[in-house]
Amino acid sequence: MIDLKALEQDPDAFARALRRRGDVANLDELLRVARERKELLGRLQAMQEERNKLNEGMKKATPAEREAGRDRMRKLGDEVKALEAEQRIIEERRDALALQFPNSPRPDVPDGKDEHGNVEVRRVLEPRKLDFTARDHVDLGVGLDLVDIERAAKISGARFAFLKGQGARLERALASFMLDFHLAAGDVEMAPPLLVTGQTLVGTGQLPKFGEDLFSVNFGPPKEAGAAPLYLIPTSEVPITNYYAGEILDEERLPLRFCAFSQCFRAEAGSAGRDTRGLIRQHQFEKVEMVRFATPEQANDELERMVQRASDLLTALELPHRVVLLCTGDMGFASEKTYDLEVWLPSQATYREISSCSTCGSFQARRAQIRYRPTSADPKKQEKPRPLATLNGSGLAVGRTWVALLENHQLADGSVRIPERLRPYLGAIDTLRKDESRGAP
RNA sequence: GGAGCGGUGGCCGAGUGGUUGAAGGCACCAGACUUGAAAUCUGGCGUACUCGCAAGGGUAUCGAGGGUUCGAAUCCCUCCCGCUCCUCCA
Repeated sequence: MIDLKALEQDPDAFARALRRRGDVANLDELLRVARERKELLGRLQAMQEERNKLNEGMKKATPAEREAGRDRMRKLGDEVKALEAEQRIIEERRDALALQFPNSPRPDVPDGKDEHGNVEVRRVLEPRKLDFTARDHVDLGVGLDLVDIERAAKISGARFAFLKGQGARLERALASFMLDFHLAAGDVEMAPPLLVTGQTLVGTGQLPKFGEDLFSVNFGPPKEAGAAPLYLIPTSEVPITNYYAGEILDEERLPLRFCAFSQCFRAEAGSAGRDTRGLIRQHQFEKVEMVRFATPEQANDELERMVQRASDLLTALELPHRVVLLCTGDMGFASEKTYDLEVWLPSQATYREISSCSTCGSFQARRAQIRYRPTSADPKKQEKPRPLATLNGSGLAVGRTWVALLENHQLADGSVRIPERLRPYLGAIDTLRKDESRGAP
């Protein structure tokens, strides 16, 4: 949620910042509604005050006086009730409008309308020069009997996959490796719920605007009315960030650093036809996520550290990658600054996103009402709560890491070398080879 | 699915329709006492909105919404959530 107070104080600055991301259509209307509400609230509160004062007198009034005051009170009560109804309506309208606006980009985010405006920050590790033609992960995976996409389509439709044998184990190994990496750095591991309420998704910004990207789930068979559906999480950022929804944390506790492994579910409504081959874009995938709660002053440092963490993971897996600073047009709705990490894919001879690390500033914190109480300089006075900063970053997308590992470490004969650091998680094998002892898939 | 109970401030917990933003306790903060600490005593201590340069004032808030009433934490209705027992289940 955008900061309504800041908007009212300096609407022009707000419009300028938002215009960098494109549309600012309803900003004026939001401002108008906000001011209308204030005016209404003034009248309402004056009326409530009068009512309360009159009522005070009723307590010790004689029966005759009470009888006399009754009419007046009844009328005043009705008027108050009417204004309260107006207030509810106008606040609903204000909130509905306010929830539509994306976060404002920070000044150090480059302008641009799509991914072409992104700025490469650095490259890490040189892609290997192959003396043979690179196979893609589907050819490699099918060749080694690690994956079966056709049969998954039979079971669940497009954009699903079975991982098989060492392929399944590799996925598990990667996730485990990543989590241990984060734990060694001091993160707290979480295993979150995968189904969440609509309110939770409003907190992180997926709703109300982006419901079509989500899967929703009913209690029991589909029905027309009844209990509100739950949603499958598109990332564990959603449940973890909302973990402290509605709470006030003491400043001394910040920053808080969590990591979480989870399945992620995305409807991919807007991406029909994109990345249809292979495991790059699935309805269901695994991801290890980093989530941070920080003071606004700590946020920038935390962001850089997450990027470094993700990069270190890729380096540990010997995967060439680059860090990219996203431009205003390519950032997510809730983000005010985002770095993507892109891993080298030999089959496509290009870098593809494998992690996205963002600071959302106080945008999500205002939606989910997560605040912190600054440590007071004067021990006699306590500071007022402020929204804290939330950050999240992939560390890493496990499915895409699986893809990148196969492709980058493939050998001429179609087998795949396992990087040193991962071997303890795979029974100490150094290579994925075709298992000739088993029959055809 | 069947039966019952309950949702009050950071926590515990009282609350007869009006004097309750809400007793009391714990926790926390400041001060006093003490060489220091503990104990004790005194005071402070929710959140949001709103008016005001400020000091300070006002309004709302006892799970949510609606109703009865001049007046609701207290009475009525609906919903949500939690707990216990039985049933079922990984």
